[in-house]
Amino acid sequence: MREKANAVHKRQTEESMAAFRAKCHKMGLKITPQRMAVYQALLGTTEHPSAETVFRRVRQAFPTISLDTVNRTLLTLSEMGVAFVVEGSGDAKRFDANLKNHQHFKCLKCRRIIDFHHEPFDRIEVPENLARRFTVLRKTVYLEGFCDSCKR
Amino acid sequence: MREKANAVHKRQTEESMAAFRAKCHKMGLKITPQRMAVYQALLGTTEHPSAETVFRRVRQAFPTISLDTVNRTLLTLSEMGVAFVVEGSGDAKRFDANLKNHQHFKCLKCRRIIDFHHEPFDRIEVPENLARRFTVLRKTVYLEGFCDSCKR
DNA sequence: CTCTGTGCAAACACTTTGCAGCTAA
DNA sequence: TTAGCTGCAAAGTGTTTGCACAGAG
Repeated sequence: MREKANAVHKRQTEESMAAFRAKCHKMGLKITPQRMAVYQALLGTTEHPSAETVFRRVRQAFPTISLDTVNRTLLTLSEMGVAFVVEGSGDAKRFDANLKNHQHFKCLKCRRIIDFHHEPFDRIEVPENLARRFTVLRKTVYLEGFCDSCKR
Repeated sequence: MREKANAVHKRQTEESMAAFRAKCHKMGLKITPQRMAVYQALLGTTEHPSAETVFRRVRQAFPTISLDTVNRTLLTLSEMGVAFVVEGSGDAKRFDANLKNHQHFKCLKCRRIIDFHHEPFDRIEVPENLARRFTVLRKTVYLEGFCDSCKR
């Protein structure tokens, strides 16, 4: 049973890695062992690791890799659209006191934040079990991808 | 017409400021001119200014204010729940390659990111006019507020 | 062989912290 | 009067950049 689950997971990983290799080719990026190792490490976790955390993990299998390479590779992955920055942005904090509803689209390439407003998104409902546990002050829909000038 | 719009805006601002003052009292925070100026500056813009931008703006009316105070005040505002950090977090970037759907709740006080999964949120639809202009690779619902241990 | 990718080190940007003096309550 | 706030300076954290060498195509 446990063996079977592992086998499934292993097969899925191999498929993802193959797809990743293909995508690298298509985008003219080289298949380096570092790049593969970083991507595989990121696939193998369900947390949201920081570059530092990924670095520590990758280094176990690949002791000579540097933190810079991990940083750069993670950035590349997010520009490829195979990984996402789910928290933090490296850029300065941006504040907003206007509770008027609007949503954000972020371009993964040029990093611009584009505001938009889609009325139905204002009406999303916080699930009851969360509303019970937490005080929700802000709820928004967040989109990412490539903007018109970057998608080419 | 223009005058009227200004008058409306002015009244709204005054109401917001009064509400803000009341909230400060309730939370035991002092009503300092700097705090008022920062909040007012943030109310008066629909962009998502950085601390630096707010600083430049406030300084026009309040030349002796320091950037640190602006930074600290903006942090206070977000802990009060009257302003939000809409981009950037100050903390390190966190990455995710798992496109499996899940959503994030962020506590404004302890800054923890709490994962949750609410099936209907997986099915939100990108509005057509956006889908035409942009390539959307990730769409998610993002909630903020106070977690159970911080809301008290 | 060529050109991208890597590793190292230095530079940078932004944020946080410590502390003395100030000020709202 | 006094607890909290502000301003200044320094330290810290995470990210980016420049460059020479290595390695994939």
